[in-house]
Amino acid sequence: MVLHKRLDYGFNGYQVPPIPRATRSARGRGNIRKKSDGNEMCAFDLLTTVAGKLLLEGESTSNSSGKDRSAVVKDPTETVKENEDTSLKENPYNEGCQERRFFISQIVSEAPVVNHCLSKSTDTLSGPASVITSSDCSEKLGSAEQFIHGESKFESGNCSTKAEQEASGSGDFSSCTLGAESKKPMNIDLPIDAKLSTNKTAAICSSEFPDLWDRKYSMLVGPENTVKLSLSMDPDPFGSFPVIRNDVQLANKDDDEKSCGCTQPSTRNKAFRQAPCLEDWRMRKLQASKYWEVHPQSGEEGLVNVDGETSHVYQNRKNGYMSGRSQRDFPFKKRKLYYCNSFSNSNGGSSDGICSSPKKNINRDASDYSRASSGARAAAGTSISKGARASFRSNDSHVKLKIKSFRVPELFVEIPENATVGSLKRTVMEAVTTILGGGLHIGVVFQGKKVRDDNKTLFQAGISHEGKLDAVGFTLEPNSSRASPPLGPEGRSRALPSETPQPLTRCSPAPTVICNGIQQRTYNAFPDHPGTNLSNFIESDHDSAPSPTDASLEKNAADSRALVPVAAIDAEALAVVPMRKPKRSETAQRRIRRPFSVSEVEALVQAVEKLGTGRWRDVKMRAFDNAKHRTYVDLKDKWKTLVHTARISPQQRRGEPVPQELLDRVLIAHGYWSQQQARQQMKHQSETRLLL
DNA sequence: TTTAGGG
DNA sequence: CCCTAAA
Repeated sequence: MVLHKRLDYGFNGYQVPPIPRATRSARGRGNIRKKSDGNEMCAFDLLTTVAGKLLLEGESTSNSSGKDRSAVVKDPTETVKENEDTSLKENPYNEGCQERRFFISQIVSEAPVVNHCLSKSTDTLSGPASVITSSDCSEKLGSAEQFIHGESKFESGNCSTKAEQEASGSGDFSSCTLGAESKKPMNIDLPIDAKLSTNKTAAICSSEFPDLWDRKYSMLVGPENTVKLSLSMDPDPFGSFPVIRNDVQLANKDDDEKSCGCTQPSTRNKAFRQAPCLEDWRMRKLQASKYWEVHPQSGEEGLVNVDGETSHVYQNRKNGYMSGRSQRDFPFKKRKLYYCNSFSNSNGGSSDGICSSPKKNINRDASDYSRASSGARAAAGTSISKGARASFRSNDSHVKLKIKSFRVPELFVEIPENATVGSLKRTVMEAVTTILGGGLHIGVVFQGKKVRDDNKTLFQAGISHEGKLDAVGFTLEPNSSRASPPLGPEGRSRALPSETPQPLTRCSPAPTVICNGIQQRTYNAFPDHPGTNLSNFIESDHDSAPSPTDASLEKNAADSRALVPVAAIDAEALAVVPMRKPKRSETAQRRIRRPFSVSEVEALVQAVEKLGTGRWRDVKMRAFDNAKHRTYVDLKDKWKTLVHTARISPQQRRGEPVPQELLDRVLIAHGYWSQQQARQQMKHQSETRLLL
């Protein structure tokens, strides 16, 4: 049996601006794309999911300094007190909207999808799951999301604590419950006096959410004694107010095709194969498809404890779940994004997040600026050492941005009929948690094009406050299993609530996931780096630090299918479904893009001048021996692009400008070594001839 | 593994 | 940056 549900998170009252479909660059990695398959749908959903988390959570941890996080959007015109005590009340954005609400709606899958632009974009496999659009909205500020930080992250029992946990990526989603039965919009009221400052802000606690999981699911038992259900979120077809509805669909063989094509009970494998039937329009809309399989024996637990760690984690989750449930706190909060200028530097980073305080006279580094504006919180831990960079004088203009909605992927769960309701709940929890826990990548899309250069200022990118802001969008994509950037320890350290489970652990217990599509591969969402979480992906273009932001998006999009978290061990133990070996799971996780800095170029040029082209390994060792992330292939590629750059007109160049002087040297060196190479060949040839 | 190139 | 054929 299959339960079909779709839930969608959205903010009421927001407009749905035409969102340029953020796409991966037209010339995306062909290979990746080739590999992609129906699974991508899942990816999208996941993306959305994550996005939701981002929004809701507001922030993640991240930063090394463990400072507070804050957020992201900034308002050009508004002037908000930077004062840490600034309360929402005082915030201009809050005017007329002191009560912020967050809605969740669940609708029938057949219901027309309205009010969400994602569906379209998601139709494409590679599309971004969700988009945050900005607008120079002077209105609806109230609906704007506010990213506020929990004031006391460590206070137990305090909702902020939860928020924090969530933010850190290790929080338990479980704490949140969706009101399945309630037909009325749920809303979360933000304390008017919540502090929005760069420092810990009190924030948004939600409540009033009926427990979704409590809802009675009518399940049909398939031949295999397993129950499959799918959950997904969809926008409210009727309007801005998300109505929570519950729709259960029986997945009969007949209906299967229609509903989602993945429910044929005959065999699990079969179910797998069915997945590909993404052709279905509904499927396309839903786009998501995650199949979670639970071990039949899970019984009470529903999950198998693989090991102590897992068990432990599980416990945590369980607790979280329970507590969350009882408290009825909903983790998702609607927040306003403010750009907090405070994250300007590594040590100070009191904020990182997605917030931007509308303050004027901000004269931060361009990169910082763009970073912040991109919605990515500047990781406090990231040292933003760009003093050297040409300073960009940001004017007083700020750009207002707002996030519309997110989408949660449809989940398919297969669980034995003899499993307990509790296990079912947990299973769902796991699934959701796992997906949300991966963190996400943020990309900036302007006029339909992805803005890749993180160093570019908004102004330079054409995103001005007076411009068509509606052309600006964000892509929030689930963080794939990619390892967190090789940052120093500081880069990963984060202040997490003590009770907060580490990201790593939290995914371990993930139930076996069955993804739609045979080709779908499953893997552990958080393979290597425990540190993986939102914060890690947000950015930093420090030389030695990766600057994932935009580039990472693409990658994620491409690898979104990788989002399905699976505990390999569990899979094995459960022996439920012939899962694909997670082996090549990370499937070539695309590396994050790390633009070469001028100094790096300088080093490269110098090395090549000395060693010549064709000896990249030597060049690497000579000039980039300690730059682990630069491979000789990278250097070779860079040289290639440098030569190209040097040949084109300065107007056609993009990215951080390379001093003409260096480019000149590039051409000279290139010419010289090319000539040498030619001579060498000539020599060889003549020698060969002589021998013959 | 490195190079060299195309994608 | 990725992927690969060649070396």
